[in-house]
Amino acid sequence: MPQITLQNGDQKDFPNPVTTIEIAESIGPGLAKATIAGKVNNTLIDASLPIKENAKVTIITSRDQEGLEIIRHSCAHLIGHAVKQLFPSAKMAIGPVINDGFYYDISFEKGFTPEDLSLIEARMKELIKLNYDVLVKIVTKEHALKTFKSRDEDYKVNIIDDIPDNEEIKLYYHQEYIDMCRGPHVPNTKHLQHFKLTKLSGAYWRGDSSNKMLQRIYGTAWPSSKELKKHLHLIEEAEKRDHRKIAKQMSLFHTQEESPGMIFWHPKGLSIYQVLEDYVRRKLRINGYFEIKTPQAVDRSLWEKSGHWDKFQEEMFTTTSENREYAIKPMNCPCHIQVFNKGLKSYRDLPLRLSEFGSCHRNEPSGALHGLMRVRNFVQDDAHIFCTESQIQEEVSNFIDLVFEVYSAFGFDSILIKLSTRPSKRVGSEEIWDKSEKALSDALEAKKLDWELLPGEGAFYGPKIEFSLKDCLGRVWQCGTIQVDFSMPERLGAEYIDLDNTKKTPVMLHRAVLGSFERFIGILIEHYAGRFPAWLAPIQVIIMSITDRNSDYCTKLFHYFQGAGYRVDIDLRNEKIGFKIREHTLEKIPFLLIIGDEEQSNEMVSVRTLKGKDLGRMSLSDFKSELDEEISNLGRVSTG
RNA sequence: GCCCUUGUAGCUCAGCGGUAGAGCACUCCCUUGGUAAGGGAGAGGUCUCGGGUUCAAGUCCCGACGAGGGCACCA
Repeated sequence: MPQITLQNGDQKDFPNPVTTIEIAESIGPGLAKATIAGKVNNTLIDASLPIKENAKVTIITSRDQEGLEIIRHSCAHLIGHAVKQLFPSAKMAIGPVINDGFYYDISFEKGFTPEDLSLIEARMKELIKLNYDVLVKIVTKEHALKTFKSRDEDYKVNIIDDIPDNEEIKLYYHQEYIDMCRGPHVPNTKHLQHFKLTKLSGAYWRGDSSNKMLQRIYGTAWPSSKELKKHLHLIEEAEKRDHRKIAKQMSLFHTQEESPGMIFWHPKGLSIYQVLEDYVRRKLRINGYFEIKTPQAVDRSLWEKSGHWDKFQEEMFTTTSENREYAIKPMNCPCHIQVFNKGLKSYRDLPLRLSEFGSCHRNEPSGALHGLMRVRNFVQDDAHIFCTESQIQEEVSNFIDLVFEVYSAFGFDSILIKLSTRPSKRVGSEEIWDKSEKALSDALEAKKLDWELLPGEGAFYGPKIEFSLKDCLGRVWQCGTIQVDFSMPERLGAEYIDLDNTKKTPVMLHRAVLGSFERFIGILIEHYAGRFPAWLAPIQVIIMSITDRNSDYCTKLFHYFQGAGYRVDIDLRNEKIGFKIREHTLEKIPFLLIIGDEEQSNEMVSVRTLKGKDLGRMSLSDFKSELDEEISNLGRVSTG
């Protein structure tokens, strides 16, 4: 005789065990129809399972995040139902929920084609139309084993083998198809209408590259067709912003076969690069860093000493000369320690901050390469801070300020912070780990920042903080990092003389704000969709003539702006002004100057912004102030 | 690295066994036009590379390389 307390506090008594669906029916038929599952004392259960005891029950519909996840999970099962009908010999592995959707990993002797994907999707839609009830049955391990063995579902059997003997297992009956799952699942396929299969890919069984590769079918599902459309639209928008596509349109850079994963920067792309570099360089100088430059190719022995040879030999490019083997540097830190090691250091020299815009090469696996986001040659805005343990917190604190300041220059205001602590395999004493983890968390706490703790995710040599930013589409990119390192300074013999006249090993903080210029520029291209704010734009101003009569005045203006240090271009072609405006708008130039007889005779310019706003006719000096103000705003305000 | 897809003019793409196509861009000519495409003509390709099948191969098959989507990896 359960007494059910609803979310709004109402209590209802039922004579017998009652299901979530029945509870919903007692409230109203509309709710019953919408019911996807129940949440009983904070545990999700299938809507058709009986609740025997007094409980707090929340009715889950597609409007709840949990409900949506159940829909997605059930959509994965539906892939199974459809696939087994179409390809009976396919073996189903796992079908979980992911961000925005779901997938199912399947083993099948033949590769699925995109046509198969449409076929499967069509079959899923037919099955949904049947509005069949999904039945759940709680069984023993033996029963489940027997079920899946008789169906030749090797992967399911494999999964069951890992489940403890006494644990109950839920089987979900989708008509003739049976799947196994913790659940809950939708009570009826009518809830699954708004989905789409999106892509096909390979995926290793149990995520282990030494295992067999399965075929993965991805899909997305939503509570309504409106939301599905919105999601698909967002993906389209993201595709339009693809930095590789925009870079081609704007001629920012290219890559080619002869140098996979490495960038040929064009003038306009390099311009962005240089603005960034100059900006960061200035910030670092203000913050007490000394910039250095270290070699590209360094003898193998140094990498052996640093430990990198052992671990990353395969990923390093090497070259030989006169019987010596060199590695093209994959990182800067060992070289920075060499600079630190020159000359005897005193505790008075600490903290010593050495920065380098260091070009690094890593032979990333070919399948990992992706535009500017994952490359084999990149430049980090790298620096290493040599300091004492007691200086860690302040250095970290200052670094956090720097990260926030730099990110805000690009309009990134939403920054996610993660603190990763000691992993099981590590170097350094517990005491040192205690201290440095505390230094990092204290620095975060002192700034009253929200951060996420990732226990055990730190590097073997020390804990780290990672900074991720959210772009205008809400996508998260990890960029900045600061890592404490107790290991490498010692390995490479870094020392300083302490107050008590003894030699000590400094702590080293590895840190980067942007991460790599390549990746950061890739993020910026997508964030701005190529419409860079004036301070970053490869061309800030385009001067366009109305007729040939205005050529000389335009050229005069061009030299004026160029001489004043602006990035300016000129278009004197025999074309109509509308044509020129269109072209340079597509080039995403922030300021377009229209120069005709009127402007020429009054020594003025007519200004149109990238967004199509006509600022009208103004004097040269007025426009220059306008431009200067826009540039000094950096990326904090978008171009008018 | 692994699975699937893919590689045709500067760009976007069509052609899918029978002597290589379109639009845009480019060059030249006409047009000198005030806020997102004026008109005409012309030039432009060992169809990624290497093998094979065929009387005949961008077109079918195999391999290499690159690219795209994932997986795995990411000091």
